[in-house]
Amino acid sequence: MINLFDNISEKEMLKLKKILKSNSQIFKKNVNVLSNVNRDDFIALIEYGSIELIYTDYEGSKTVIEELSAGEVFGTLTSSIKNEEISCFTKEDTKITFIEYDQITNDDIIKTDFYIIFIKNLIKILTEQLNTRNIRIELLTKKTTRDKLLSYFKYIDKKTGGGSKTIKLPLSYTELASYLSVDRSAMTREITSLKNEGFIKTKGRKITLLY
Amino acid sequence: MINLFDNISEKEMLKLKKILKSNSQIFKKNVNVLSNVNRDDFIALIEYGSIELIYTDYEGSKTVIEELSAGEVFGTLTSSIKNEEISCFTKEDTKITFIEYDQITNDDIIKTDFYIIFIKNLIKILTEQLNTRNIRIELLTKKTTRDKLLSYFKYIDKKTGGGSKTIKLPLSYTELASYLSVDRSAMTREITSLKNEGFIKTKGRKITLLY
DNA sequence: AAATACTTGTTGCATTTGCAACACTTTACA
DNA sequence: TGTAAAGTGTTGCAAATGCAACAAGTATTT
Repeated sequence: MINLFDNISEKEMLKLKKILKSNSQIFKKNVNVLSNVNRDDFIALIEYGSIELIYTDYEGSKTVIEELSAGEVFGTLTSSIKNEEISCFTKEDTKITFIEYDQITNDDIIKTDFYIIFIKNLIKILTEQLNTRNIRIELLTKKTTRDKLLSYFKYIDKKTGGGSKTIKLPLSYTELASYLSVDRSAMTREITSLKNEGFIKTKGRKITLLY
Repeated sequence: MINLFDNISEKEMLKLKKILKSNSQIFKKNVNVLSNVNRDDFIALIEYGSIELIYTDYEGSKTVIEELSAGEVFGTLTSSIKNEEISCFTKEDTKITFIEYDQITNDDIIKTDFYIIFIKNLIKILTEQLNTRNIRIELLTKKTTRDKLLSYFKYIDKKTGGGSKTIKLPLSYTELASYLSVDRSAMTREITSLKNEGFIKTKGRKITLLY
């Protein structure tokens, strides 16, 4: 996973943050980060901690769009935060650096050596997020829970190198059900069937793929 | 919807394309655009015509990820095209301009006046695509076909200005079923129920929202 | 260390959904 | 223009899924 300041030294990074007129804030656990934030276009970088982006629809029902942790980025570029349909809650004590989007092309920064690196990092981050979304869409369009699970396991396997055939789930089963948008109990039922039919073996969150 | 060359004059655009060493190709209908394309990082701009991005999973089953038309952009930045799981077919005669990603930071272009405009356009495009994906994820995570439909209609209403209460579907019902990942006949059944229960009225692809 | 909050597995039952098959209409194109 | 292809509406039936409720296990917090 790429970081906004990859290939930029610590020293340059501090300089860059200053030129960008960035502003850092520390939030306690379970706090709505965007409640008093100016919703002009901005980029938010998680320095430490983690957050959840939550979408609330016209009926008031909520969906977790994404969970992000240290080093990751969110903001008006990656979610339609402006429309106030998206809220952002800390999952633990979290420090966030805010950068106004317009600043990324201010006169001072354009003159720096590392401007192009910074921009390329930003583009790369957006690209990675797009791929993340594409994969989730691909999983969500599967017709059955079984297909969702088998495809998800393959995806994790591939992402973590592939070949080993034993994967470790990066989420709890409860979170996985939510990610795949299936009822948790129905999902557990399906996992039990997959075990009985010899597709997988499980031990806690470790899953051995036999297909 | 933003275009890669928005706020850049025709003349500058031609200059820019030259500096970027871009390469244009015309494809007939129903052709696999990426079959002989170098899959290094690239940006593809649809000059005219339209295409479909199709994902093929490990089992060989296919999902349409996106349909794109004139002015829109795809490429390794917006989909994991490199892994060859994604193919791209023309839906009609289509002209595409390819730009190698590394060229967007070549020495000549950085010196031009419109470089920052170009980069901002590119970032904006990626951002819009992310929002498009977020919305689809939001719809796909709805538990019932009814919720998917009602939310989708609201979304189209909002996207096209809102308020009028009569929307025109931008896709066929068959395509909509695929987009929402539900069985077409089951979806039609649900639409019929929605009509009977007074949530909507329909006339072809025109739908009046009464909720 | 106890209390409280989350996670996981299980099951019966009602509901929703997908599937298959068909008729009819509309659109594309040779 | 006539034929093929694609889109739409409908229905019965089987299968998959969501829901509710509960028990037991793990983590967290104070």
